[in-house]
Amino acid sequence: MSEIQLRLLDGSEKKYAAGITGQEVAEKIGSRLAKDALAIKVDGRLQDLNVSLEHNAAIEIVTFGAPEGREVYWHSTSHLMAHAVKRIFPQAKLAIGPAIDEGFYYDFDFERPFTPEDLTRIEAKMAELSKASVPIRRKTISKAEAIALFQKSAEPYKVELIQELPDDVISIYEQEDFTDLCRGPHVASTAKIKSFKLVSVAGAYWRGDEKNKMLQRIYGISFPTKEALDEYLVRLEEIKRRDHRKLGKELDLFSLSEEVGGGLALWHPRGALIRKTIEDFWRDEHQKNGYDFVYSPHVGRANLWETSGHLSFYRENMYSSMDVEGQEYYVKPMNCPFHIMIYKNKLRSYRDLPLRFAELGTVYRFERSGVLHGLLRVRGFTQDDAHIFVAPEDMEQEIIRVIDFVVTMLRTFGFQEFKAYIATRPEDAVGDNARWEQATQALKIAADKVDLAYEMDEGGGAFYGPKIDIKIKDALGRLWQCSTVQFDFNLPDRFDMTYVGIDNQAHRPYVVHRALLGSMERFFGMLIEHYAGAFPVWLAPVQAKVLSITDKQLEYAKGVRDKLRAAGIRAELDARSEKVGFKIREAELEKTPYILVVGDKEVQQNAVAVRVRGGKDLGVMRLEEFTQNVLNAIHEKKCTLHS
RNA sequence: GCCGGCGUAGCUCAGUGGUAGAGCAGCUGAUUCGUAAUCAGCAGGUCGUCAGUUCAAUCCUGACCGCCGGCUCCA
Repeated sequence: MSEIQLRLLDGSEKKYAAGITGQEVAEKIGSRLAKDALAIKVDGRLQDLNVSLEHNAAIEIVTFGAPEGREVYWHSTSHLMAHAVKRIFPQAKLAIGPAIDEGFYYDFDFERPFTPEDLTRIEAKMAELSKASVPIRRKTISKAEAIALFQKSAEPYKVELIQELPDDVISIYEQEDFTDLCRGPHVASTAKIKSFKLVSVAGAYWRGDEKNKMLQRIYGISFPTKEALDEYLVRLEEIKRRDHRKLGKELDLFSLSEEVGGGLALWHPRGALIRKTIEDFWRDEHQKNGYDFVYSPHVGRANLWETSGHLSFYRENMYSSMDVEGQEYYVKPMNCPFHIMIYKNKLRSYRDLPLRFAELGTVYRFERSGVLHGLLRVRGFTQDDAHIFVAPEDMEQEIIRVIDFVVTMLRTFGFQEFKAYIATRPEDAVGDNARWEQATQALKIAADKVDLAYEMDEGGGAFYGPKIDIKIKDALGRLWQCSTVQFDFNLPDRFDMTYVGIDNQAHRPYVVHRALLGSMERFFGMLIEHYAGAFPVWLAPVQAKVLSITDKQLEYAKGVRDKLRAAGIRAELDARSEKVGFKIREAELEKTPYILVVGDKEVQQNAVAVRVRGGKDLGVMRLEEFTQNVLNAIHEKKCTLHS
């Protein structure tokens, strides 16, 4: 019997008899690992745990703790679910069922939509199958055999998928009467799938194409322990609790009205105050960073949008035209043409460049009704837009500068983690390939220079140029797209933009479109969720709330409020004849950073009793001391005095 | 736009084929109180809109509008 040598993850090497399986290796290494093992990596390749090892290799036992482990686990759960569905509804046709970021789904073609009751039945059947410890086995067959197999079992979607596979050897997985086309790997037995929940049903087009038939997609999630599942469900509750639409209502920040129209936000005083604070900060930073402010109108003549190319490439997202004295006008979906017209208003020299025109520009885009979502996806929104006109040779340097600005800006608002995506040429695009290539390259170099990790998004660029989008990770680890920096080799040509170079010849500038926050609406929505409505003191609409204990302290309390206001702190007074406990409760629910209780004791000492949002009592503090501390916290953009 | 669910007071939600209720919020009054809910009273609704069925519709049916979860698309 021959021996093989396996190198483990910790660097140690062990000798085993050839033919040993992954599961057996896991058992030899440790009982606990054997219990948790889901799959095995052999020389970096993920495989089933029951594969027999025949050669020397580096191996790694994969558990749920690793991303690959979760993928295998969820993928196997999706098979378990499909198995259960086929048991209950044999007529349901199988489409696809992959693992996703969190959990899995499986698409079925079924004569009617699945109901919540169906999900309960399916869950029960899954539990039954899991308890029965059904072995899951991999098999390889030829393409022809596979097609015959799935034709026989009347699975047209599977047949379609197999027909498109390039390989002649197809792997399938069997668990009792359920067989699925699958690359794998999978866990060895349904017994591994312990705690699961079917979360929702939704329509989804076959292969994501709206021209295709709509299938029924069942989403679910699973964990090796009940505790982990419960933890996940708690996290879902937390996400619900932080929902900006819920908090926006509770904190009276904004509303959306049926009367006004879908996707058109109304900013209430408190929301507007936060927005103003953000905008003030934004303007100051832009001024420091060499930007010039401009303003432009909300509508423009059709010929402007024809020149810009919007009418040929962006029309489906534009509101229909309006007639003004026989001329066609369009509401602006973007600010660029206006900024370009400002550029073109006079002859520009290389000495003027780079020119950076910034505007909080309100645009309107026709978004299909089904996609609107609170403030995160609306039809009218204000972009924190800027267009940078730059000589080709300064392009790279300018991009680096912009990306640096983005990162600094986002960090100020409490976002620390980002993910960047460089998007390349889409099919429906203008401009020649060479320029696209050059621009994409410049974005990559810039991202590298500021140490921004990025992924490629092939074909995801705008019609006018490649872009780098920065997604922000919020408090719950979810990614949101806000910042975008977009190259444009197209508009300068279309508008015949020029500048006079050092050689006294006309040259063409490049244009960079960029938004740091994205839009005020989306960014605000994200901020609400990130902070769960408890804004850092510099952004909080009410920074300090003064609570009088009885009417006796009323005059003093008014004085405290007025002094705070004079110092530049947004202070309010709650002078109602309610018990202090009640006032505190309300101030806490409003998520006011500082609650100042004033009774006789404080009046005597010219002081305030400071309670920080969340319940922490800082005790009695002289008013001047408190004022100075808060001003420092505001200046440093801290959450509260002690965080 | 497509699939599914939902639409009752400002908010959160009960409810019935015989034209509606609760809690909170609001208003009025009482209470003057030390760190998350003081008490009492009052007021508040074309039951999303429009048709249809019915002696009678908030309830049943249909269309439309809006919202929610997805798909597709995006700042």
